[in-house]
Amino acid sequence: MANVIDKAACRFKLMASHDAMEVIQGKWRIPIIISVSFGNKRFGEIRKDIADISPKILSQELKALEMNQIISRTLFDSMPVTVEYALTPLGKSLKPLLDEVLKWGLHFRKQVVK
Amino acid sequence: MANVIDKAACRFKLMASHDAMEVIQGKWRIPIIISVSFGNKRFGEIRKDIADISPKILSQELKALEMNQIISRTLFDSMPVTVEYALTPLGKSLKPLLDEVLKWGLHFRKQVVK
DNA sequence: GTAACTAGTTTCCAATAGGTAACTAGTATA
DNA sequence: TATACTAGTTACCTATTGGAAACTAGTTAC
Repeated sequence: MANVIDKAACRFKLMASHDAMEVIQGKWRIPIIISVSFGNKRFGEIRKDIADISPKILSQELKALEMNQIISRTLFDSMPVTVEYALTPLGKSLKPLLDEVLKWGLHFRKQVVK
Repeated sequence: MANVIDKAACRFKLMASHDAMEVIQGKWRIPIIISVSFGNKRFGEIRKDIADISPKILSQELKALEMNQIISRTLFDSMPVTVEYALTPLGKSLKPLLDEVLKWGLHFRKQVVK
């Protein structure tokens, strides 16, 4: 590292990227956000979108995303009870990031071949 | 999910984002990439940048990044032997993604207050 | 009464990630 | 001979993540 300015810039970037990754990291967070971004979603609909996710994990990850204010949970007193998950404004603000993740994922696949 | 087109688009996004996250996920990948992005780096220099990383983990993560063609490893026959890690073109292509991660991390910190 | 639909929860287990401490190997210096 | 520098490795342990299977609760239709 060349100098003190670089050192400070480096630590600053380390901190900001850590904050972001804490929210989107894990096997299921991004898949859930993508699924919900296609419109308001019910629990069972998200399960169908993301094959292989168990109800326990889905429930747990939805709670985490709700705590981080990425998605909202709305309960409807219909019969039977239904619940709708939707992106909050903060959740919607993830779009540019997710677009880059997507774009780079395709680039990587082209380059490294799988 | 409204229709067949959405379903296909959703699955496509799920796949691409999964590929990208496989590469950058984990506690240390992004910190290492950021550190190396500040110029070619020796093993000990990266250790100093990222306080708390153990040599075992750094070695292991550098290997993984090298396998994914994100960084290159160059050995110099100096005395004592030195090694330089640098971003490959594929590694450098991560810049827009990392910039968005950073940007969103700052936005999140402002919104959610920590 | 029984099955089915909604949205989960509970228990118990396996796999992966991460971490600590000590050690290795080659060379140079005091 | 002892110490230090380079760049790691090794063994062992803990913590977090992820997962399968069964179960819960409220309501409706057959």
